[in-house]
Amino acid sequence: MKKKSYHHGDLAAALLNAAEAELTENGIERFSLRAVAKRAGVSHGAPAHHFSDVKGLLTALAAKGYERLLDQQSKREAEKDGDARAKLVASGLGYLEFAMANPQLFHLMFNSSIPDRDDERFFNVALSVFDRLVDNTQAVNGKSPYSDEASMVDLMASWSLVHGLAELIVSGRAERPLNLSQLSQEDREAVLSAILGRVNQSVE
Amino acid sequence: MKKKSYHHGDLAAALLNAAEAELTENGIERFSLRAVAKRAGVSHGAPAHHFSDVKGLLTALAAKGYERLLDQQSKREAEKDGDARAKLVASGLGYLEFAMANPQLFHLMFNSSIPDRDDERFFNVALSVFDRLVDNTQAVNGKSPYSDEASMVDLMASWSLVHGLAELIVSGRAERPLNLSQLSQEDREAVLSAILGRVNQSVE
DNA sequence: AAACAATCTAGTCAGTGTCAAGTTTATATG
DNA sequence: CATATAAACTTGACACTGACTAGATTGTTT
Repeated sequence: MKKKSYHHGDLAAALLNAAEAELTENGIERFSLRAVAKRAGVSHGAPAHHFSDVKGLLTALAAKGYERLLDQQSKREAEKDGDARAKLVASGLGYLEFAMANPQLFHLMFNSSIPDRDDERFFNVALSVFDRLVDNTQAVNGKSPYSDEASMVDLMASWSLVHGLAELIVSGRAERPLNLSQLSQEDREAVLSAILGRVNQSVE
Repeated sequence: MKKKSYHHGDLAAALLNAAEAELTENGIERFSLRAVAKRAGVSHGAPAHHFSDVKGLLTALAAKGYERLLDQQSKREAEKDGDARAKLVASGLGYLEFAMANPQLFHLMFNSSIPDRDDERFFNVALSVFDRLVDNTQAVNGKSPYSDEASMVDLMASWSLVHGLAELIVSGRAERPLNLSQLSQEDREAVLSAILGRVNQSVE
């Protein structure tokens, strides 16, 4: 890390860190590129040399978020390898865990029309999250969602439920019905797993 | 409707209409209070006399959106009275229908932290949507979500699935897997109903 | 050592929401 | 009916925003 030279050394990364800090502190609504530059100790025009505009910066940040989301899901899945359905639920728990730990980032990634979906890196990493769901769905019901319509319906139901629940939690709307903030982590996970388990139940 | 007097007559309503038009045309990201005032044919300072600030205006608009959402759901439910579960699915279809018909408004209502949730009118009308779900859930499984934990789990699963699916559709992420835009309305509703039906299935 | 490209600063511009002061109109009061 | 008061609206100012430009500084290549 350089001391105080004219050139920063790794300003792009520093800006991303500053951007995430600003995002978590102020939320997307009051996000300011100039504040990010100031936090990184650099003039307000500097970011333009690393990110085309504020949309570019936030797209890169969102892509980083997707990577961490993937990690979180992988970690959860790894604990439960064996039963395919348990793995699917674990993957969903990882999704929820990420959302609860990074509400503002989650909001940026999904709830805003800010990130540029055509950005290559963003597109690919978002696709990876989807592919993981494709694999897990196929492992559960034995048919590829791409070739089997009913399997795709299952996939969309899983996806919708997990994502919707994350939205309701992050936005605070799930708090009154579920009281999540007052539960122990164990109880909280039990409740969330129960909800996730209500979709695509196998009828035996 | 007055012609061109200094006083507008019903500027509050005119501003809400202008705001919705601006919202649908430009999206929440490029929403501008001054543009709304200009569209309503009034100076940029005028809105302050009817809405405390831009947040106040958008909160009122979001509340109006909730009312229309309720209407849409009522209409759908009315077609299927009888079977409780069919009614629940119909209610969900109304939810999706509203989202698809008013994507930007839907986004304002749910995906932004703009509306003031403590605003009385907003709070009440949002509660009405929730209460409807409470009633429908109770009708399906016979137990009140407020007193029965498993019933609340069912409710949250229904809510999450419907809302999540709406999010995925509105944001465009459901398009690639489902091809909704290329289907006839009949086929589209069949697919959506199938997905909605994958939650809280009765195991007989 | 010199040329060149990349990086960063500093100034400017149009646009934003909000506030304060002043103007016009409607309404209530005598 | 006249007049005081309140409400509705305009106008101008302010601090802030993101983007653009020109110029200063530094790293790299030849």
